[in-house]
Amino acid sequence: MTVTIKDVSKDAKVSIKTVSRVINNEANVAEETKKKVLVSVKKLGFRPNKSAQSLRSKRSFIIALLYDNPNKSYLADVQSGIFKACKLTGYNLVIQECDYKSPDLNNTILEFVNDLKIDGLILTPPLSDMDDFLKDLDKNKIEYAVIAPSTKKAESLYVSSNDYEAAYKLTSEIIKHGHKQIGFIKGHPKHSASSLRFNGFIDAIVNHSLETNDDWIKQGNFSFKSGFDAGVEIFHSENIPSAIFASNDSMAAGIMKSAQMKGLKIPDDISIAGFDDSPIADEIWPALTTVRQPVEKMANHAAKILMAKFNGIEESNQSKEFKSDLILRESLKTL
Amino acid sequence: MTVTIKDVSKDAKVSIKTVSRVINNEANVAEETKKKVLVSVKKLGFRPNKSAQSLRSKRSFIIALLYDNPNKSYLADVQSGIFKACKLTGYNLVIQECDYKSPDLNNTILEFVNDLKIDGLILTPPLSDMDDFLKDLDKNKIEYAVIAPSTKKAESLYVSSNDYEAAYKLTSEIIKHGHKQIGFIKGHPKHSASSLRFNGFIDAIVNHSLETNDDWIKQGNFSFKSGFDAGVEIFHSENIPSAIFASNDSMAAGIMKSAQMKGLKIPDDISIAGFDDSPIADEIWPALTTVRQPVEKMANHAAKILMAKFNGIEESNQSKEFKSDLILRESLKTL
DNA sequence: TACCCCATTGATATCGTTGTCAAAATACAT
DNA sequence: ATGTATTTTGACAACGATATCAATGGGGTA
Repeated sequence: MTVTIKDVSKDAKVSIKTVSRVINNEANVAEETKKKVLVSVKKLGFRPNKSAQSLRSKRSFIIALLYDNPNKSYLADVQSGIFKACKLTGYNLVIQECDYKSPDLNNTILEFVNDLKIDGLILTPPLSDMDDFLKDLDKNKIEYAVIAPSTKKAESLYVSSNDYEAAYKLTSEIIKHGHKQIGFIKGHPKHSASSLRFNGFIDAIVNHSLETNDDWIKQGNFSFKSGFDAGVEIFHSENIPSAIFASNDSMAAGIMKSAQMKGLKIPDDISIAGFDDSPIADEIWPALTTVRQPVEKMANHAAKILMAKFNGIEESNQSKEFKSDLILRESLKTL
Repeated sequence: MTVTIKDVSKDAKVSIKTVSRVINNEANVAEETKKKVLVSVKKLGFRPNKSAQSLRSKRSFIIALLYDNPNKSYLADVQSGIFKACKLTGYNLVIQECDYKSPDLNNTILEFVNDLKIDGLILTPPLSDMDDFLKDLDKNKIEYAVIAPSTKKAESLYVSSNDYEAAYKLTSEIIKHGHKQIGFIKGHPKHSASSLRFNGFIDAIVNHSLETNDDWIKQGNFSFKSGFDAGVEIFHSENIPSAIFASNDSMAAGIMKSAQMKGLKIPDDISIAGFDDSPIADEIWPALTTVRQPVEKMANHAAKILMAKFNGIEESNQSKEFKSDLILRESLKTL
């Protein structure tokens, strides 16, 4: 019924092991033998049985994406990037939603990896920063690549974006547009990006000799509602800033809504900027000035270097920082 | 190092096969023996090796989600629903993005299923309606459950929502609000939901003795841009409707943006309604009147009945139609 | 020519389960 | 008490690949 190595070996008149060597690209196979085998493989339509390979070699050709409830569009982009990398290498992707607050997160994941013989993991924030968890992975010799960690360890695989720099640039741009009174909505405290973006903001303010006002700096958690609530608080007072920089687009949308409900016109009465360039940024009116991170590309790279690593390929086996782009849209007005 | 069945069998003083029987919940194991084995399993922390199980039994305890570029938040909801079902049963989920237009879609998927010994598939639109593809799955005895198919076949597993009825209700509600001139933006022609929603709209119009105007009925494809373009066309003319019902929220947001850019006030100058209650519906201003489908629950149910089927459980092994809720928000005005 | 080295190949054990089939133990009927 | 049916159990093969290690053969060196 199904074609096995044995069938191929008979057809090619070589031993089973030699066929195995060829399909695994092992060294020391005569060029001619290799050709013969490949012809038979093609002719018979042989495809190795992954379960058998996995059982014997302890590799599954599966990588897993671990995430804890991120933004939906972010997740979709990450997935899509990983997926494209998998397609090239023939790997498969299994996804695992997990609870970063769970006390047995570590065990759950170790069991999961062990059960499926997962070859490697890709972690998204906030998992990227759970040192305790990462150490456990190291201890168990589980390969992984992290997306957007707060501390970039030289010995581990990661991809990151220049959040600090991008926030600094966007803030500078807001200032260039003539704004002197600028509010800021912070992101989820557990996400490394939050503090990076905030620091970029603050440093830009200071370097341009402006001042911040604590009433205009609110703690959010990246959700629409937290942005909305922050907006309600800010607009409740008499003294409102001329621009607000929210550390992601969902919160920026929240701010916009609260402003519009209050009767404020955007950008005439107040300018708004976000971060991420998520779909909503361009689908609301006025469209949001924001920062675009190449999320899909980052995830793609993470998957590539991860797979390169456990395939022993050193070339391009490099962690990398990606650059974000400023996207100027209608929500930012020149004063 | 790792605990195998053999270890358990020694510890429990039974044969290997008996242990296998216990962990697979097979019949005809004496109650006392079963207990003994379970004690040993627990004591030693035994976990069956999935690769070996899969190799021998041709089952992988993996199901796969197939999708082709759906809306990001839809995808996330579907995934999440499936995921919760998997957690209960110990199954794992692998995802597979595919191209429904590709000529070798069928082969790609068959190979994928065969390679990983995938136990079953869950299909989202527009794959749910590709009869040719489904027939190929049937022919190869691959189990699957479809989400929102256009034709509900009694012999296959599906979950659906009452799109027709919901569109009818929402249209009636718009009419009740005093609107007599109502536009409609159709969805992606390949998605079954598109025609159902359109039919619901038309029938409501007719049953309320109203008339449609072809200038106000535009073909879209569920994307923001297609909604935006449709809006631009409609608002370009002198004669505009008092309300527009877009068959999903992204397109509704597109309409809103085009209206607002034209200087039209929502809902004072024009009312807008969408469908799906995607995140954007509540994050724009004014918030969108729409229809909420229990997407996550639907996907959850699809996964459950799928797994129940190949586990031979007949109970609750039923396809099901889910009800959607009308969500009335600010974008709809009473005339 | 004799010897060694290294590239190439193959025979066989092995990974950890489940399937097959028959044996043993028990229950039931006569 | 005996025979039959049924439940319970186990020995061993099988799934389809890779790992180990030894065998083979050609080339180079002394």
